[in-house]
Amino acid sequence: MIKYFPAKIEPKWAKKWKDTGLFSPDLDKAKKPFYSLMMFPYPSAEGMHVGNMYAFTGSDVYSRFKRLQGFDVFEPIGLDGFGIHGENYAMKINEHPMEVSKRTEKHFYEQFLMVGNAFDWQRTVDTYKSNYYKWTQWAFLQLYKQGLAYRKKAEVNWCPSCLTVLADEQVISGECERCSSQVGKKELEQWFFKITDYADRLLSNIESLDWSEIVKTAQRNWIGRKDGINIEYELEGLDEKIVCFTTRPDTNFGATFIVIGPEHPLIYKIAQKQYLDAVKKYVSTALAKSDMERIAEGRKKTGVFTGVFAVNRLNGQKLPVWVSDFVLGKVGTGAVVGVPGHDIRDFEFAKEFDLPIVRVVVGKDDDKTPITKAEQVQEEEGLMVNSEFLNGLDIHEATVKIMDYLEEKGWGKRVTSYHLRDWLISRQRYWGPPIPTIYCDKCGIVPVPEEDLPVELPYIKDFKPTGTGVGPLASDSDFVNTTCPKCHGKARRETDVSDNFFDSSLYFFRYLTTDMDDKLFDDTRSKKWLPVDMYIGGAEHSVLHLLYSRFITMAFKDMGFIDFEEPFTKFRAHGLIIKDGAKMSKSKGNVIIPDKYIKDWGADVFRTYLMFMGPFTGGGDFQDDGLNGVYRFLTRIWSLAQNYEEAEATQEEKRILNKTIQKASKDFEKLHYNTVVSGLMELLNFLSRQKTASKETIKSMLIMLSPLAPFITEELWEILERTNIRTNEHWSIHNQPWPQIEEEHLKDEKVTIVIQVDGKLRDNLIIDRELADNQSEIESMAKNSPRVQKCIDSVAIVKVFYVPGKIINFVTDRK
RNA sequence: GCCGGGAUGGUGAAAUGGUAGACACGAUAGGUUUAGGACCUAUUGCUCGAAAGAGUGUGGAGGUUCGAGUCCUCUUCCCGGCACCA
Repeated sequence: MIKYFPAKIEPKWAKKWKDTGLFSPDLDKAKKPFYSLMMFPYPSAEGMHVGNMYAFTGSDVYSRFKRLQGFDVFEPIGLDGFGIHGENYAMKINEHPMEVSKRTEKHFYEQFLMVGNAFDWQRTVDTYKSNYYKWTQWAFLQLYKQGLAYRKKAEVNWCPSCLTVLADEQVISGECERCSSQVGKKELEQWFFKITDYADRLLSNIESLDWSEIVKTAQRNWIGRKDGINIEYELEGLDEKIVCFTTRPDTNFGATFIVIGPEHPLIYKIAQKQYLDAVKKYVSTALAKSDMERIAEGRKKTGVFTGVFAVNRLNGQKLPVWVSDFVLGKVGTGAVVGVPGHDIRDFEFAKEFDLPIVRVVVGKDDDKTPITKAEQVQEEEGLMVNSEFLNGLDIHEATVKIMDYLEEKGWGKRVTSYHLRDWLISRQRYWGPPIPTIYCDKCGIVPVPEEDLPVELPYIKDFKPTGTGVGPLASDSDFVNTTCPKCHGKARRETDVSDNFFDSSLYFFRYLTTDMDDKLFDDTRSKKWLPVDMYIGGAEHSVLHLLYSRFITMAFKDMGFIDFEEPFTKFRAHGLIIKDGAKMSKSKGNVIIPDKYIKDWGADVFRTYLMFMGPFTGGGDFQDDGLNGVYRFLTRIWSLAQNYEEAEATQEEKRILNKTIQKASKDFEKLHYNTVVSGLMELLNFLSRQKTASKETIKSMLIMLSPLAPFITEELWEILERTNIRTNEHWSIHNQPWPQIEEEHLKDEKVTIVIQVDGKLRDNLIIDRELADNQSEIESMAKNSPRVQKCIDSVAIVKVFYVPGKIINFVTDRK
């Protein structure tokens, strides 16, 4: 027997799997299709990170398990190569992104082969190739036709380092998602996708999705639906009205002022002469501040009075109208009604400017006194007071009643507002798909005709962003100058490219039609394979890729291209890998490069170790020591499979094997790969102790191990079965059927009964299974135990609980 | 502040309301081989005890139950999402 030497067997099988197309299902003829997808990676220059590999392995293990269960599994792979990340890197090393991408592509696909994932090598998708981005552009044109892509001048996020605009989702607490620079604001005309049209569907579908809770919650928060009412306030002596959005109209009898944000369009119309200068001054300083600066100033309230009073029509109360920057222009109506007794920010404002405070709710603390301190501000459950016809109602009843009343009077209108904004997809960058539109002086915006796609991204030597608000493509006159498709006059091309996240919001459709040049969707294949059965990826894409993909899928459904609206039936977020208790980062020097580990230990050891660390959805702490244990385990498997004393399976062997199958079946499905490994270890330990094994047991064990360690099991399968690739179409272990559970072997002849006295463990009783139902017999046997007797001889037994085959508990009068 | 997810040995962790710590790592002792990240056996939650054994133990406080890591209430801390969001 040769020693277990991974480097010798792994490359051989990787090549054989690829060359024979073992993992390429027939997309048209497959009988039990199962689309197993993982988030395709961004191909970074350093190559695959251990975090990527952890995710890919976990997804691959699941796919392989499904394949053993008899599914025709489609497990595609590709590269999400377009985007700012790659372009920034190319700039850093002073190379062209087109050159860099060739290198990273090669490296990534080599790594993918090396780790042994069961990819369909015949259907890869790389977003930066024109046979893919043709479809990104096509999708843009479809959205444009539907009015879902539009151009608008707006205040947008601007990253001063990446020199481009960014979508709201790509600004993480004020910082650029890519480079962590402080994001500023710029007024620019840009392309947007109307994702807000889908806000309600995106939100209400969440409930029915079989997705990780963490992602569902993040999406709910991001969409941020709020049900409230827009209340109209007439202004004294003016023919204008101010509309305030509120979710708490129940407290409206407690309103004492109104605050409008500095962005409010009516400011200069309503501000009275003697206050105008102060208002102007305040507004200009406020608008000069970034969001971060506004927040950085803390919660200290500032503001100026406009000189105008609004009227609360509920009680005729006069409400002074103020301007303050704590009211945000883009939230609600940009104006709020101040109820200082029941909103902490309103309270702070009222205190600052000495405005009256009225209590209209009494909460659990039963405090009915006037509200003078911040601790007294009552924002929670309670009963209405000082509110005329609402008095005595709880706040929820009062909310409904006042909304009905305001609507009836015509003073207000129920509205639903969302935190979600439209998706800004223009980027003033080079490394992305050109947005396929043309500007003609006569015809205006003209979409590129579909038959002219793709609009190829030209090679531009100086691809660096300009910072002028115009993309680098503008410098290429051959690209820019074109003719109008409508009037054939002179025209200019759009020079911005689209957001990288747009590429990735449709890649899972393209995997199915890589062999078709003329369409993105094929009805038969869509019906067979979509939506994706299982999607695995990182939770960091919760409100980016995972939200965008849902929106794009809904839009495609509405256009009739597909007949479902949720792209991913099941989604599971994998955990994160940390190293020795800390997050991996280059600066800490604790980044794990899988290549080295795979070279030293083999892909099987590395894969199995990663999956054994803990539950896949939980991530884990990477410790070099752990690899040795897994290496030991595989070595023992290696020698056992080739060097065991063959014998008929014993009863105990059959029982343990069947228990292992049962456990592995359940745990693979739950993504609890760590306990699959431990179950197999227990089986191995048993066989080692027993010193004999049946060939059937060994084979079943190898099949169960094969998703985790595909190479060693394939090699051993070949040795055991002497399969011949030329003559046997089921030569591979990866095509074997999942071992069947034989129920009759799950039960042991002996069972252990735990004996407790007053709930405390006192002894064990090993009995024949047939006796398990005979309670009186068990009882007397249990009482005979000396250790039990010691506990019960001086007390009376009040009650006996017996769970057949498991436990007997004597309850005494000592209790 | 709101919404999610957590907290179990020295470490990674396991436990349909029924023997907490399976399976590993590490450690200790012994054996064996020293050509190999070696292999084999035993021990390993904590406290007391030479041992038998006893007590105790799943962030904390209560509760339900014959029986709680698991269910309920309150609470502390950690991680993630949203946030001057009206």
